[in-house]
Amino acid sequence: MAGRKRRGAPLDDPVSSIYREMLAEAGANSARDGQSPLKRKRPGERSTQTPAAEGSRQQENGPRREEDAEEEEEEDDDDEDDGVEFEDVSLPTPTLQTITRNSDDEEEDEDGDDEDVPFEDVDFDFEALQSIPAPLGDQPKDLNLNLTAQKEAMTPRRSADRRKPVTKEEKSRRVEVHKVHLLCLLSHVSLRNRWCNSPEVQDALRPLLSGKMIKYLNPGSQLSQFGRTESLKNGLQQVGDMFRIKFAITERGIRRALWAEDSHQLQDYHLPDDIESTFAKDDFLEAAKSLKGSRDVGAQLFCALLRSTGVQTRLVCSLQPLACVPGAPTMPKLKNPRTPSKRPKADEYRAAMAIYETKQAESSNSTDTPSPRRRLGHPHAAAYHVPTIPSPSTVIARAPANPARKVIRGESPFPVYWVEILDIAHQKWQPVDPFMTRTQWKPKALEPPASDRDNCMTYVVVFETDGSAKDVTRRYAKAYNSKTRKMRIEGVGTIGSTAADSTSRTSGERWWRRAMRRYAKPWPTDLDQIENNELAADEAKEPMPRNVADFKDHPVYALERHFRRHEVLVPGAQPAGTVGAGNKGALERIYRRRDVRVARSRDKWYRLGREVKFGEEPVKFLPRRVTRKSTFDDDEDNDSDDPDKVGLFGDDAAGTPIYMFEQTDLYKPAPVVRGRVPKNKFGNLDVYVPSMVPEGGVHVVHERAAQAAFILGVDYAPALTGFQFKGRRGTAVLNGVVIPSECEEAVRAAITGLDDLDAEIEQERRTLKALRMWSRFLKSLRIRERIWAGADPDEEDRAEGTDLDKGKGRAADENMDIDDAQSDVTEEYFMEEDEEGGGFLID
DNA sequence: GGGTACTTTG
DNA sequence: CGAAGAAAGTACCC
Repeated sequence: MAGRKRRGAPLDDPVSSIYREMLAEAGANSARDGQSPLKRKRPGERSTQTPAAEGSRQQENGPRREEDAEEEEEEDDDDEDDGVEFEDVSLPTPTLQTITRNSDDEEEDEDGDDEDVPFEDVDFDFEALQSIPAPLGDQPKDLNLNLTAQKEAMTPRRSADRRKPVTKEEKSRRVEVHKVHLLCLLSHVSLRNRWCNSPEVQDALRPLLSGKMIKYLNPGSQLSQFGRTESLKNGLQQVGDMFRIKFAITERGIRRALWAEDSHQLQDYHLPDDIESTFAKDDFLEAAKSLKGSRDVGAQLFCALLRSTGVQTRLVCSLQPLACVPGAPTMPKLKNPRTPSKRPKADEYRAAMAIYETKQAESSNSTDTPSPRRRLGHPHAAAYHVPTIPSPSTVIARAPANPARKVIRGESPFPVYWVEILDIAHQKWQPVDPFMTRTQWKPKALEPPASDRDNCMTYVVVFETDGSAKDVTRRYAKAYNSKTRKMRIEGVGTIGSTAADSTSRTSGERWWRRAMRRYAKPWPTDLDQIENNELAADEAKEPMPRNVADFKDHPVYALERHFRRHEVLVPGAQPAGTVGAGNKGALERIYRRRDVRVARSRDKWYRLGREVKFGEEPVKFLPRRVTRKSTFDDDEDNDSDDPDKVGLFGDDAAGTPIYMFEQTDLYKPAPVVRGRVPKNKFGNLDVYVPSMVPEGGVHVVHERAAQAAFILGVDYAPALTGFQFKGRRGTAVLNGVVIPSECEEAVRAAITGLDDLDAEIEQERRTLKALRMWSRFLKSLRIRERIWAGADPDEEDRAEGTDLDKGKGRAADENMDIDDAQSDVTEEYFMEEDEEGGGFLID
């Protein structure tokens, strides 16, 4: 994008501009709405991956890369430079860690070659995308600063306004940053995943493997199904143990990003000195040779190692973005940054670590590893969790298996990166975490407890050898629907009041789908199908929450206490169970969300083109909105509760009656009879939805429709299609007219006639203009000929420009729009005019 | 101490 | 026209 110039709207907002860039890179054009994989790529278009290419491991980047080099010149030497990373971060946070932009190959196939709709959830100037100046990689420092600044700006102003910590704008900006961060992280992991395919890296690692290991990892087909899996597990165990000992964790890996609560936390903020130093592919290769680095790099190298043996291996990352919802933990407050009060904590930590290590040892010895119940409000929820010491950057040595190994203080005991291995015999992907939990085949053992500030499992994404990625969070999260979902982008951005409609997707859900679609394979393989079914089954198997809070916004279940104002239970709904609030509280009935419906007032239904049936009883009465109690004294007002007051009145006074969909019929407007279109008291006709066009009438949406109908003497009614609210006044929006259907043809003809007339007038105007130009031109030619008659031709040439300037000046006098930088060549002069309205010099 | 539920407050 | 909570503090339980 070096050649691209910055133009268009000023991109003053750092996040939005970064966002745009990320979108440009990571998804704007993947917004193809066809679900069918067939539609996703047109023939001839580069595809991310074809199923056939799956077998070929390391070649798949080759040809495409060259193609890219042609298209995106500045990105040709990508592997080193494109992966510019921003190791901003980490401790105390706003830990925006390790942001990478990988601007190479498959991520970059867009740039205006398709006419897709932009991301529907973001309203940004799509054209501005084309003018985005530089890739993020150009100025990593700036990006870093921008994001930091943005984060700072987004911190809740706590001290200033205690009671409104998060405004609506701030909330939505948080969501936006969350999205940006997700895209950055995806990009980062995608790059790391690609590095795992590097032949150099794999060659550097391969010597670590013994022949026995390789044999175990690739069991012969003569073994039984069970035997093959056992052999694979055995091999993985050996390789994992070996690699854990060989690889020294000397640096800090990715940590959960946290919001700062006030700007001071960011002012004194500095990166830990042991932050991961793997920035480019060279560093990665170096790490492979020296076997040193962060635990993340360790897991990545483990992935590369396994891939080098031919085992199908996915790189798995639990993305750690800045939270999009309030209530997430924030940066720890440092009371006195100067006082070294952290020293005593070291022993504490050591002790905790010792306990943790013992437990780990125990659990890895026994076949049954850590209980997966930690997360679900289990009494001993945090049993394994090492108390986090909110303090930066000191590395404490511990008796290490590997002499070079250090313990990174404050790192979560649960991994951020791990791998998934394909158990070919069972056609199943299985997780292997050699470093932290040291488990394999135990997806539920990898989720950190909710109290872990450093590691939060919200998005688990797997990257395959072919570069495709997939969201497999549901495999790992123990309470996806009740807990994890709420922290994800899907949990926010419910569309208005349709929450009761379980089939509708939230806007966040759509956004995430689109973001991930970019990394999807064009065709799901059979294996993917199997996996998808399993993930869906995992979700369905999720047990019902046992506490009240988890039922809030639950996609499957609902509690009456969490109903929205206009939500109502379908008659005859059977409770699916009961919960007690706490351990002693009245039992509440649990309903299924699909039994919850939205109810609307008569007027609302009318707006949707429906009419409440005769004799239907309202299913509920909406309490009237409490009028603004202005400056009454608090005591008086608050003591007498408003809901009570309302309840005392009769039903009619209680509020507006609302009805369910089933209580309504399609609204049938009065028909058009004898060419008379019915109208409301404003002379319009309500056409909120197409079905509200009366029988015998037709809705013609055109600006001139009314004019045409008027000219023809046809009875018509302007169509009222909605209201536009600005401030507190709603103004009617009229869109086209409704006319008797027998007149449609005539009216449409009249409309085209009017349009033609206009075009004709315009044409005439241009013709006139052109003729005037011609006459002026000829006149000036004549004058020139007379003046220069018999003069030296060279001199004539030199003076030509002057003469024409004269003519141009005259033209300008008559409002002829002529460019200042006019060429002195006659033809060009007129060519320019032609564009503006001459129209006489074509061909 | 951590998790949960409820209340208060703008 | 039309809508909606969320942060703290407190009490309670394992």
